[in-house]
Order: sequence, then structure tokens, then C-alpha cells
Amino acid sequence: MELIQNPSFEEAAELLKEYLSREYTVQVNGLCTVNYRGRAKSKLDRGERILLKKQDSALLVHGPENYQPKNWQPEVDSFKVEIEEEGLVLKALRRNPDEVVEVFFDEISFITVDQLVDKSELKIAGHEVDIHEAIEENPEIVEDGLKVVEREKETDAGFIDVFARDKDNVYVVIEVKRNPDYNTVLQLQRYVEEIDDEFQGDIRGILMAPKLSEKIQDYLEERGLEFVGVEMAQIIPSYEAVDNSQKGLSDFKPSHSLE
Amino acid sequence: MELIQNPSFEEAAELLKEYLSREYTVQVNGLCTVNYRGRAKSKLDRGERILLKKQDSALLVHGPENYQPKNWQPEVDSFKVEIEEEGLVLKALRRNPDEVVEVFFDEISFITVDQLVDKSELKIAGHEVDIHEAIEENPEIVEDGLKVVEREKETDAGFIDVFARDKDNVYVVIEVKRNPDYNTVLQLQRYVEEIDDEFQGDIRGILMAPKLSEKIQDYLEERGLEFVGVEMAQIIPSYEAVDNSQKGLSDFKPSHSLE
DNA sequence: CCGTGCAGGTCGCTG
DNA sequence: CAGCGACGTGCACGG
Repeated sequence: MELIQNPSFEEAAELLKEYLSREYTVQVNGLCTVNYRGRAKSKLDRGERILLKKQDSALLVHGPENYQPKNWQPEVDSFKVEIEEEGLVLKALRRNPDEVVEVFFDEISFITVDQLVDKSELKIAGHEVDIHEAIEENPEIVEDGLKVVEREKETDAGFIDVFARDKDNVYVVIEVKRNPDYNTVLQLQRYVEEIDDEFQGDIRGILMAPKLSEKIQDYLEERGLEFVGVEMAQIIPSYEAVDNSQKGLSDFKPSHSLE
Repeated sequence: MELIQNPSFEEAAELLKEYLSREYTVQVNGLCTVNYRGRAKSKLDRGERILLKKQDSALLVHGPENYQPKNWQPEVDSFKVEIEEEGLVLKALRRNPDEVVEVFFDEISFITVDQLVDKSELKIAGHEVDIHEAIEENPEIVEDGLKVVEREKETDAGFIDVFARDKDNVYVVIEVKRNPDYNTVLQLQRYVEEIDDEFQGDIRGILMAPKLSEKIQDYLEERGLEFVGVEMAQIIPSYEAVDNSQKGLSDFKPSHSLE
């Protein structure tokens, strides 16, 4: 790993030209201004920030606050580095969409270059697809007597998550959503109408989600559709909720909220 | 700024306990394993990563690739740092939703602590609300003779972005969307039906967006609704598109794509 | 504090 | 390559 504190702009430019477009992780901390132009247009005045260029060319400019970067480029097709009067300019261009991020550094407090090794994959449980699978393996989590007919059934209106029949053999359209909103209701309604055209007769529509706001539930039921809740523990056997109720002895709370 | 290369776990723990819960930006580069439990559950095996704790307590764990962090916590309510056998553990707990991120460090290549100063605000132009305003100021960007009646008009089906009358005095419901999809069409249709109930007579529905896929446009027109495109230059006077057509002499392309 | 909808969303999968 | 939908979406704004 290479790390230079308070590099001259020449040193920094040399390092950047050497490593920016290769599979290295490059970090530059310093005082900068950032412009973006593309799908929208943005301007960010001088401030101290952390620039991160990742090994797949992704570029992030993080300010001292917030989860999200102030500016970014998910994939850069071409970098440009120049030394201007009293500063260093880094431009990151991207095609499709055509966009450019320009970072003007006034001061650089340090710069590091490294190749990080990380082969491991992130394993996540609890996505929507896990709910689909849980339903297929265990249809009674929806309701007793349910029989799954088809998953990902294609219709003119799109794909139905789960298509089934209930204990009375009535067709059931199930829409699974982690975070349902009003549009989810419209979408389900659209599916039910579509299936109604195809199969005639009564069709039930069920929205399955971890939770549903009261207003959306009303909106749903006005349309003759139903809601069924699903718990994480039902779909992830090993799941245990986080218990924050008693705090440990050794923990300490941020003072961020105090000012 | 404080920067320690290859700190001992004791040194690191001391620094973390001192600064994690205060308004400092803390960065730790090293080999770690990460677990998350909350709305879902995830496990990330050993790998070299960059941990960033921001001044508002936001926590990011970035791998060497991708725009998005591997794990994160947008707001941390309580940190915990412990030294275990041959390692250092950092836990970040959050309430609402109850979630915890645990980072187990096996090796730390460096750690920095700093207070970044960044008062400047990010100014972005080109959001949906900018399009609303552009329409209000310049109704002809929708079509000649249009008169805006009301913005954000409330109906039972939600808020209509722009409510207007055309040159023949026919009511027009305009839905503005930066990234329209099928649901946008349904939403617009709902609004038109709602307005139809209220005002009777012919009602036009217009979807205004930077672009619209052909299939969605068909879907829209099947329902008797219309599409009007909007250009960035129409809503941001100073906007100039990025011209990537000819590459500069001094730029250089990433080799990332080559392997 | 919760509910609601936008985002330069990003990302991954499928046709 | 574009279309389409999920996301531990995050985030800002309004009730």
C-alpha cells in the first residue's frame, strides 16, 4: 500500500495518472469543489471530502455526513487528470448515460493507493425471492389449503409472483412485496383483472408483505383485495430479531444528536 | 488529522472508543468479516475493506468494487468496541428499525481520525419539481395554448402534478415523472378517472418525462393518454449536454473492462 | 414520529 | 443492449 501525506499536486497527479485507470483502490482526502452534468446538473462548493475510486472504476465523493455520497459515478469510462493554476482537476466521464463528474482539488491532505482483496460474496436472506420460495415450500403461511399453481406466471400485465388456488379451488393471485405502496395495489389489481379475462369466475388477489400501512390496506380492501402479513422468522429459519431493549454495559452512545 | 499505520488492536480500540461516537470522520482500512441483522440478515466473509464512520454517525463498509457499500448503517444510535481473541469487533446498533452491523477486524492496515469541514450545500437542478416549475412558468413547453389551473391538486387518488386546460379549454391532467414505468401510466389513468368523476366531459391525460420506452408508450396510448417529452435544456437554461463524441488528447481509459 | 413518493437512484436479471 | 422491478433502498417533506 502506498500512502502519501500532504503530497504536492505534481506527486498526486503522477499517482492518479498511474493508478486511476487500473484495478487499484485510490483514495484522496482533501479540499475540493465538484461539478456534475448529465441526467441532471449539480454544483458542490469547496469543502473537505473523501474521494474514493474503486477497482471497478466506480467513483465516490463523500462529504463528512450522510450515507450517500455527494457526487459519484457508478462506472467511469474515461478519467482525465490535469494540473491547473493552484489545483488539481480530476474528470470522470461516463457513457450511457453521458455524464461527467469534475473534482477540483485545492488541497490534498493525503492520498492512498492499494489493491484490496475481497473474493467473498455477500449472502443476504430475507429478499422478496426468499418469500416466494417460502410460499412454495410452505403454502400454509399464506392460508390453509392453498395450492401453488405457478410461480412467475407471465401475463400481458407482467409477471405474477405466485399464482395459486385456495381450498375452494378459487384462483388466487399473490403479489409479494417487501415495501408495498399504492402502486403495488394498482399492480395487483391489474393482475387480477388480467387473470379475470383469462379464466373468468371469481379471482382473489392477495398482497403479501412484512407490513402494510393502514391507508394502503384500506385502498387495497376497497378494491376487494386482501392482505396477508409475513414474518421474517417464517422465511428465515435462523432469524432472531435484534434485541435492543437492554443496552450492554460497555456500549456508548453517539453525541451527534446532542447538538 | 491523526493517522496510524498498522496499529495494534489496542491502539485501534482506544482511538475508536474515543472518536466513534463523536463528530469525527473515522476511517479504518483492513481485513474484516461483517454481519448484519435487522430488516433482513446478511453475512460477509473475510475480505479487505474500507470502513467509514461519518460525523453524523453514518457507517459504511465499502468493498473494492461497486458504487454501493457492502454493509452500512445510515444512522447509528450506539457503538460498541471490543477486543476479542486475535481481533477487534465494532458493533453499530440502530433503532427504528432495530438493526445491527457487526464488523470483525482481523487486520488493520491503517486508521485515520479527522474532522472534515464542509458547509457547502449541494445544488442540483433537473429534479421533478424543477419540471413542475418550468411548466408553470412556460406552459408552452407542454403544448401551445396551455393554461395551468393548479399545481399539486389533491384528489382521492392522490396529488395531480399539474392540472390545466388546453387551447380548446379541455381539462388536462399532467403527470410529471423523471423515470416513468407502467405504474406511472396506471397512476395517470387513476387521476383522469378521478377528474372525470368530478368535472365530467372530456379529460386529457399527459405524461411528461425526459423519455419513455416504446412499450410503455403503447400501454399509455391504449388508454387514450398522451406523452410529451421534456428536454433538460428546457428546464435548466444553462444546461449543455455532455459531449463525449471526441475524446480529449490527455485522457486515458480504464483497463478495468479488459479482463 | 409516521406516511408517502422522488432519486443523477443503483443493481441485477431477462429477452 | 434495453426493459423492468426490487432494494436492509435512502432521503426529504408533510401531516
